[in-house]
Amino acid sequence: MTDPSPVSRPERSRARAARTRRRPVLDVDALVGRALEIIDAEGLDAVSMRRLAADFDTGPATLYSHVAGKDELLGLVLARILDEIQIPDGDDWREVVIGWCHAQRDAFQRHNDAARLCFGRVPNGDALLEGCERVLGAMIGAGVPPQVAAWAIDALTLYVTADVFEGWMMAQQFDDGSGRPLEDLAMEHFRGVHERFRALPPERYPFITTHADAMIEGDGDDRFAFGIETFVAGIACRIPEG
Amino acid sequence: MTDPSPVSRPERSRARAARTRRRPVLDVDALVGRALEIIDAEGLDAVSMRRLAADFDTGPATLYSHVAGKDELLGLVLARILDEIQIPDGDDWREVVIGWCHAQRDAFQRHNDAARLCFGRVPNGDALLEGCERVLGAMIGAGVPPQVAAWAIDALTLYVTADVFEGWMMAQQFDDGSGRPLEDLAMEHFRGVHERFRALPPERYPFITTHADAMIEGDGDDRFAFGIETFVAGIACRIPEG
DNA sequence: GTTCGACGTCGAACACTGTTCGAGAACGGA
DNA sequence: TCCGTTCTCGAACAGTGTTCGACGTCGAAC
Repeated sequence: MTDPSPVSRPERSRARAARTRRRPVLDVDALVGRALEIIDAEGLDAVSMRRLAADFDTGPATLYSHVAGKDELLGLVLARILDEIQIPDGDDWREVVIGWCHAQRDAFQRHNDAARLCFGRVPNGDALLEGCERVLGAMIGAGVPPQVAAWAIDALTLYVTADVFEGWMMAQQFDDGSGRPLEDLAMEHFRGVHERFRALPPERYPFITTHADAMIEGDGDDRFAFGIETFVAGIACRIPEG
Repeated sequence: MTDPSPVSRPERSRARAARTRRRPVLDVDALVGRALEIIDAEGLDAVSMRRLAADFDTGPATLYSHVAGKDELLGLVLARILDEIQIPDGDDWREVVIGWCHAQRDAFQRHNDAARLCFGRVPNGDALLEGCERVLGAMIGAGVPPQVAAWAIDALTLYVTADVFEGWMMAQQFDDGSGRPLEDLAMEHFRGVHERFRALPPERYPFITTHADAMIEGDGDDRFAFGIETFVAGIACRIPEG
């Protein structure tokens, strides 16, 4: 669900104040930028009002003149990220839809666990609206019923968010502090899962034990692509004949 | 991804100790049960070690003799919830898969935002393993390639988790303290979104403005059912011919 | 009964979190 | 200059998870 509602704020009086003040007024955009840097370096939970204030050589109370609270600040961070999502192109509607999902995933994966910010927020911003319009148009132009297209956007966006967040959280679990590559850690972890699957009683779990290989096969990218493409194939089934 | 690894714990020495102690040893199961009650009443973030300890007339440090930390405790809470998931039945593989997704959603929806606990954790427990086996068998028996079936379980489980968590988070946003029914609050919210969609410049956003109705149509149950059924239709497309 | 080691309890403390309140400074317009 | 608005900021509030070390309880061995 995409909300085009703009964030309104008394910008004029602030801009005028900043021009003449002995020390520049704290800049929300700079705050948001710094918050995003911290997320990129250390993850979402490393962002605290105290830390941000310290980085701007002020106290946490100052921030509350500029944002209603941490939640609002993080909403602005999310808006920043959403603006990074590339508008999909392509001639085939499937290519457009799949491309958009990958673009969303790419944008979020650049920012550790910031995807978590999407939950419970109605995302907004021009880039997202434009992407939404592009994808909606491609589907409807290809004969997908509008209701299907609209709900598909919802479902796909939710899946992308969940995939990125889950991928990040799992990577946190794998980290044993050894500094080894993530891929190695993941393989080790899933090898363990595989062994436990194979060790289950086959008379009770015949399919799991037989197909343990398939259960752990593929990495996060494989699984994401599979999920999106399978869903898109499902959308295609809802295009009426003729 | 399902992990059959059991949680091991020195139960015998503790059971013996509890039988003869002047005051019963703190019981982890009771802790977990109380944590779940708090989640059911007030949501996941209302659970704190201090609050749990107070409820058992002890101090928070006591809890650390029994669990390694809050994270482990919440993992046990999640295992409790997972055990509520009904095993799907039905003759048609689609019915089985869809039924399982609904069973998972039902289980999680009974517990506010506990679905959040799934992120970054490999879920385990007998009920989940049995459900997984049932669904895997139904799909493979119907000709779905094992790799597709395995990855589908992953994707569907992730989608269920995300849907429940998102539904809860959005409900939190709607709550304006008025005590009105959630459905009314949601309708009001989405009416606002609809108005904003309709107010967008039609030359720039022709599809969104034209289909604003479809964009906000349907409630969370409709959208969930749509998402699952569309994905299952996509799985069906991957069954080889003949 | 006594001793000893294991287990459990618990107060105090540490290091942090988001936020509010009220005093005061800075500012700009009249 | 005065006054109202905006911004800053220290102190405080009310929490959070966790650790440390002292001490109590317990059961087995002697």
